[in-house]
Amino acid sequence: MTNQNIQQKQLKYYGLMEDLKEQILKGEIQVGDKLPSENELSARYQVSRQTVRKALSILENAGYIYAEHGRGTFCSELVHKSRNSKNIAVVTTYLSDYIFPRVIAGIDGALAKEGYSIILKNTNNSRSQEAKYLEELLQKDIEGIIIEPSKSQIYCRHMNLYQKLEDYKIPYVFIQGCFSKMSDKPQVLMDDCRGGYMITKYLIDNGHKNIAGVFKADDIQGQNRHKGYVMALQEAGMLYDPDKVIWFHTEDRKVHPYHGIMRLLEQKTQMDAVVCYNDQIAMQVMRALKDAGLKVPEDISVTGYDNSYMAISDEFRLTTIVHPQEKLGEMAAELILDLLHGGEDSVREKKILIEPELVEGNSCICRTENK
Amino acid sequence: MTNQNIQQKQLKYYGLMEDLKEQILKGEIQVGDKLPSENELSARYQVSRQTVRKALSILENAGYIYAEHGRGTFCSELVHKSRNSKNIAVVTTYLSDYIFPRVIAGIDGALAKEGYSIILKNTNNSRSQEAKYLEELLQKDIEGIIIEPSKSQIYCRHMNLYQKLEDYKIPYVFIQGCFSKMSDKPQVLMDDCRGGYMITKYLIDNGHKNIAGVFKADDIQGQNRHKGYVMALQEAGMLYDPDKVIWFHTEDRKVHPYHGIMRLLEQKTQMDAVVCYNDQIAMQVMRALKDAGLKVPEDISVTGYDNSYMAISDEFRLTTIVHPQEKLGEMAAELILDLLHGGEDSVREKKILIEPELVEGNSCICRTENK
DNA sequence: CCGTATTTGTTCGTATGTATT
DNA sequence: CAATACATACGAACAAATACG
Repeated sequence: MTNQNIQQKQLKYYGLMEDLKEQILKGEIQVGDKLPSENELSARYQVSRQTVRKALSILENAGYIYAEHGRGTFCSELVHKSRNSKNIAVVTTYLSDYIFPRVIAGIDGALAKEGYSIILKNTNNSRSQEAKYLEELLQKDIEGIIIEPSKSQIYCRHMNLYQKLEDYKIPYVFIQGCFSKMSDKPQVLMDDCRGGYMITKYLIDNGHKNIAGVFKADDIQGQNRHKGYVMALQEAGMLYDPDKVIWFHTEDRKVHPYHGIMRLLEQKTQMDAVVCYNDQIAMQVMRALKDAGLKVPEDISVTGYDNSYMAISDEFRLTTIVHPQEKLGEMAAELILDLLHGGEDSVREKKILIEPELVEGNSCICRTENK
Repeated sequence: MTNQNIQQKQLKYYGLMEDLKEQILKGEIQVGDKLPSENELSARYQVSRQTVRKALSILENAGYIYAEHGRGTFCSELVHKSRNSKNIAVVTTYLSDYIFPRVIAGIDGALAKEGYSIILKNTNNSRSQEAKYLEELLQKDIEGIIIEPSKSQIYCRHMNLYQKLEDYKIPYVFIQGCFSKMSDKPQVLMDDCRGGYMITKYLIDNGHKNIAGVFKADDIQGQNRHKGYVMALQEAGMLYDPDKVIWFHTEDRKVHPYHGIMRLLEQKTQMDAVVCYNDQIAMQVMRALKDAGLKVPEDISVTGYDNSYMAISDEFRLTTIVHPQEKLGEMAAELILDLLHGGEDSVREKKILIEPELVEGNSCICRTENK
């Protein structure tokens, strides 16, 4: 089977068929257009007329074209209608139990109503995997893609694949983050900059003077939350101290934040609060603080982000930002359905920013004028 | 057009095609039979081999026959779908963040290695949804199904759909549970009976005398865990008291266990331990006990099941049974791949029972001879 | 309306490659 | 290894429908 697939691409009729299909999908051959005659194709591609006919017959069976005796072969109008797989691909970075399930649940809820199914792909936050899966999906029968970009901070080296999606008229929607060069594309995400601003301002308003930060370096969300953190500090006239910020990468996410905090403590850095990238990181930071003999929130305040299950336990509640997970998934699904049904121009809001909301727990304390 | 139809019957390839089709429909060529070779047909009907191939290709496209390289052309069993979609459907009951994500992650990990994709379907534990999705999936391009049955305890009314899957030679694997009449089908599940037995025996061994139980009524897992609970009691020579068992249904899962415990307490039922269907229920039970002024584990011991994130928090750790979520998904994926590649008979173990493992927390106390 | 060129539809012949038995 | 059977490819011829001057 695999042999066949590899060889098929070398076959003359198969190559010709693919070539013609691409021209049709790219719109170089428009609906209703007359294709070159069999003899002309045979001359142009240097193959026999039989081979041309073989290629055309595949496309005819697939519904791309139809032949009229004595007139010619034409591009079928049914090209768009033949896309009724009712499948939407969802490409995520992690299948962890952190926030992903509810986003998927939201997407599934909205899609199931319209009879659509989810094809799930998980990149493990690897860019090469993302590229591989996009190529794979281009071969599959899908109507649209909802994608959470992998390492969204790094420049996208496979822009050509997204271009191909547009050529093939397959709509796509970014969730959670977006590559910097594609900020005009359809997307649904939190206003992370504002979220970072809000939670930092909350700490400032509660009298904190030395606010450290722990941010993820390799996605756009980390960048934006950090941006908000800086904005809040500057607005309050506080100095932004890069030494108080710990940047970690996904690959060593289990090691870095813990050791980062430890290092700050060893250096006797002044700290009365730590703004964390998310709840997961906040838990790691708190473990480090605890191991160092510090109490939260008495000695130091800690904030999270996402309002995950980690933020809520019996006694302890993390001050965090609500991540409207299901809602986000639902909105992304509805956006892609709009793009599918109405076409690109019919959609008013192609970029949806969700306003963050702060949830006050007991992981922070109010330091009014003392310390 | 009408002219064409009349003339088509005079065409050699069309006549041959009709002739062969009639033989298949009349049963002169049985399912699975080998057709005469192209050369033989070409000789018998006095037409060129090209003409034979044209006739055969029509029948092949229509699904009546299929050709195998080097072997011959055969009469198709049923509408033979293109078997290279590389899609496996995964039908789950809930997309909750409880244990589902890790199972999916396990499935995805194993499938992605072989280049397969997941098509996700979520029944919300509704049998009618399950039936609807199975019909939908029969229309889709899938190679196999991994299914967590909805309300596995209730008799399955859409057995015909599973029969259809077998007719179409689409393999399926049950996970988590299985309908009672289909216990010989491929499946991967925990030995829930043994799990229920182990955790109950643990309580007995630690001196508990009055062990209540909370079980889910509408899935086979609840039945099995309850069976193990009863086995452990009987083995220890303890009376099984149905009044100490609370059965709840999925629909009112948020209400029942809490109120059930409250009712038992109001009736002043003697209780020194509660065996719970899973961690989620254990948390609800513990909330009820707490609201009633009882302390865990000092006044009463509580056990869970699944070893979910709920079982582990800073101070409190639930005594529970490990649910090897990723491993289960991985095994299910590998089983379906085996069924796909090797055929049904090649697989040794079609039924995989995972041995449970007990994790001791601090939600139980040892009552040696007092009380 | 006719004739011619173009284009697809059908059929035959031939050759080589590749998988299976 | 040889025989068998399907897969691909090329060349040629004629038929039938259509377009156009």
